[in-house]
Amino acid sequence: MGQGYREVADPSVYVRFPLVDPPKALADTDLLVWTTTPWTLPSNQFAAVKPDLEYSVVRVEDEPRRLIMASALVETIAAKVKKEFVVESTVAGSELLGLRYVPPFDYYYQRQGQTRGKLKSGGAEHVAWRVVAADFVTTDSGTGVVHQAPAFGEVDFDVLQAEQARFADGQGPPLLCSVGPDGKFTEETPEYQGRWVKDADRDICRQLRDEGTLLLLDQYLHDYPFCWRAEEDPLIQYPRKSWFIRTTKFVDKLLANNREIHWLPEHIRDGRMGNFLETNVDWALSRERYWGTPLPIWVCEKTGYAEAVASYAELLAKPGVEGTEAWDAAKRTNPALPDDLRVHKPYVDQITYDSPKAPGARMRRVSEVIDCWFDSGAMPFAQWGYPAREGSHEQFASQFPADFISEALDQTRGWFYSLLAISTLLFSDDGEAEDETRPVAYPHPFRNCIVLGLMLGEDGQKMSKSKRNYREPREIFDRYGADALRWYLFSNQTPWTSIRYSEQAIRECIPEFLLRLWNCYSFFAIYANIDKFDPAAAISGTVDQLAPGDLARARGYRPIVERAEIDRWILGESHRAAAAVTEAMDAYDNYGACARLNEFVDALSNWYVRSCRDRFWSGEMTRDKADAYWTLYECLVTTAKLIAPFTPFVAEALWQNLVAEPFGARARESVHLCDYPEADVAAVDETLSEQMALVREIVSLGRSARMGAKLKVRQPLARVEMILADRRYHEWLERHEALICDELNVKQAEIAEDPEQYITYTVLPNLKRLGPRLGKDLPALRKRLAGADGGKLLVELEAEGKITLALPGGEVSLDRDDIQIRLQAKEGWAAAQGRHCVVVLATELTEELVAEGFARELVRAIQDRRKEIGCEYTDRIAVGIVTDSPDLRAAAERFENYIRGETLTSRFSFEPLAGADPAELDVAGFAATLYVKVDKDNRSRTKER
RNA sequence: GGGCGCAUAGCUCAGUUGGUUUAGAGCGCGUCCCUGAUAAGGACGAGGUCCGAGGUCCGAAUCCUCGUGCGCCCA
Repeated sequence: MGQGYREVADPSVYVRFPLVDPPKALADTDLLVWTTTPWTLPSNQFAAVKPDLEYSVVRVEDEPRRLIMASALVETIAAKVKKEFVVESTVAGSELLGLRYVPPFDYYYQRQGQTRGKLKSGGAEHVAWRVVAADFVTTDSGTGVVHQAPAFGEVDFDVLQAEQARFADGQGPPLLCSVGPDGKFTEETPEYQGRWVKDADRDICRQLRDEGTLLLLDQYLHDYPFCWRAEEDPLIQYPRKSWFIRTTKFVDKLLANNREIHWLPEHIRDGRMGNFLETNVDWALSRERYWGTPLPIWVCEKTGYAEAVASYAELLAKPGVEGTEAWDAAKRTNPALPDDLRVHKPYVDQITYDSPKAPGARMRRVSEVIDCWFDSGAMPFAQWGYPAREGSHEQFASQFPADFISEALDQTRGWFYSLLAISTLLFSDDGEAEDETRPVAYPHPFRNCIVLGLMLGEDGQKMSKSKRNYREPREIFDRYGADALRWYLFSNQTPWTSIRYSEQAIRECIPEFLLRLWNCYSFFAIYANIDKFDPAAAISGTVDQLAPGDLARARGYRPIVERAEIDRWILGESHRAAAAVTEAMDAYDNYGACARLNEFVDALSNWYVRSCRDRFWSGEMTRDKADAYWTLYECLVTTAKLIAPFTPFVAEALWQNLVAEPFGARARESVHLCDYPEADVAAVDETLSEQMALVREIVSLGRSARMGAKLKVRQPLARVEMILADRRYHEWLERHEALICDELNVKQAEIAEDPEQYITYTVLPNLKRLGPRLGKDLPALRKRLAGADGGKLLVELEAEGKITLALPGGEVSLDRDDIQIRLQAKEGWAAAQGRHCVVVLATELTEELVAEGFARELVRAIQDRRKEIGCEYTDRIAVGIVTDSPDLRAAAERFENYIRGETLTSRFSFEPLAGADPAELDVAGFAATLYVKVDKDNRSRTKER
């Protein structure tokens, strides 16, 4: 039936069912019955009440006959009818059971109203139009007396079946149904024959009113199902004969299998899926449609004996087969018809054979086809023709069970279930299985299942073709690239989160990852071109996937251990990333994998390339410069492989540019033909990784401190001091001053000799460790540590190896791992504090530092002009600076060589330059005029510094 | 009506199975920096009653109960 529920207004009718031969207390009394489907009233068979509910006998003003309804609803109904209701007596629902009534229409009643049947328990009873008991009766709406038309409702049908079970075989109530399969009234209801049921509601109500059984006609708003395809067509429930698979018999096995499946997110297992399995009902297998797999059951036209036919060959081998000529004729008419169609409608329906049970009778196929969800669930078997096709056992065994499948949440009852159900039924040892099958270890037919969230449109609503609340994928591809969409889907949320398909969000995810990575590549490409760095020329022979071993053969390629620390670091990071991404993907965690890839590209871009730029700028192809090239090249090639499954086009573009084009046939033609990088744990120096992370934090804090003190990075400073909570890396840091100095533009970086000048120490408990140990004493310890002098405690720890504290609950001894040291910067310094370290800037400026600051301002201004006048990276320029400021001029003279080197200036003067446009400058408050032009005499020379 | 889930910064989302300290990221916004990756890059900041109310616990965004709102599935 699907999802086509809509709110509509239907008639709401309150109808009198006059009691027949009631006890005296209920003389001249009618059951009051409510329904929103008047068209079902002609097929009424019972009225249901709840035995433990209290009912009232009500006198209505000006009415000769009394009404029975649930006491709880008397007021509500009186208000609707707008008449005064007087309760004359009350009666338990159980006392109404068995009472007979006259139904509103006598189409069936006139013939069967007096029919009685033999009960299994002895005695006899009227087969219909009696009050019966039902638990589903409520007082939420209606009257507490529920009209039962078993032909048009599942619970009503259950009531009929329960009644039938009470009677001896063939003696019970038949199913009354005055509606045909076309939804129109049949000849059983002559006045309405041929009319679509919903269209007859109006006239049915009119007839009820004319006959005096209608108490009230009203309107009722409720959700009603409509055809999901022809949206204007209301649906009705209708009894049809169907074929079922008795899945209920396998519930335990379904549950046991389900429990072994790794569901992502986990709650699906016991939640949505587990709950669905626990309340499993038999699988309604057959469909009354044309398209679909024909149900392969042939039935004897005389005896009803049925056979399931396993194959076309088996069918043809049946005795007395006829009807195959239908297919032959069709094939002659249209030779292009695929042979697969011969087992489909209409051809297969022509095939009949001799019944083994009745001489002369024929076996004919039933008319139904199979629910297409069965086909979907049969995929793991049917794709190989298992078990019938030759060789299928081997193919099947090699692919079963599947490692993982993925679909959206709505497939819980769809594909996920059909796969699970068929496989479980097929491979469960229930004593009835065919020889072919035997129990298979759970889980099957899939081990892992990623249940995706639903895709939502731009507005957060369900994507809708009619609402057009989304951008066409093709437009997204054209504008931002398919990889932008892929990366957005992979990296922005866990897969089970419903995804908003938003153009803006897709656009915004590009710079952080894809563009940043591409910038790294651009940087490499620009300078590799300038320097003629050519890996393909440096390596001979086949390079295949360009694995580390292939690179190692390159001329100029030095062993990694011999390279600069930062080279070892970034290559180590690439291996750490490969390991982490692989681990995440093995756990089906694409979100975590993307986060890790992003982290690596960030490290490559914002630390490696950034801090190695001047290595690429140096004039000669030194050993160090070559190392930098090989390192960056290897990182980019590895990255291309790492991102290949995530952003295949960008990955391929990298591979083509970096490998496929330069190496030609010596390398694999596509990154997608390469193996996924395997992390080389030996290449990872975890300590170095931590140390570098620390440097990055220090630099970040240094910049923060500069910001706070309003000291721009252009202004060199004399010194930066660092205070660390953890002394382990002190020595290492001292050796890496240069890196920090360079990034922060300071002359000296050192570990503070007198840290307590700048900071105070706080000792905090490591709660995760101490919580279980101390329990209720923990608050006391926290208070004690907060009140203590952190510096003293640390001295004690240094001297004794532990800190001993007296607490109300006894003495506590804390070692280094039991505590965390927090640093707090004191006021009055240009400082910034992080979790584990504090960075303090020396803010006093000497004349020389100020002058150097000026020089850097001038460099920046000249670089700006270079860009404005469209210089190539390698262009030499002529520069003229005219200024009235002696300080500025002095600084420029003093740092002339520095300025020339930074800006590729070949001619430098303090005069206006002919042929150059003047540009006005403001350098820290001093005015100057700058002239820049390309120095043509030096234009074609290669870069040197 | 039943089941399952979700609710964290303006927006979109993470939050490692309970560890308090400064609850994170991207985008957006603001301020600024850097600039030989340059129609890029970076830093800093503002912005949070972790939906509400109880409970368990030394300790809750996290576990339990109830409520509210939303979504999906089923009736």
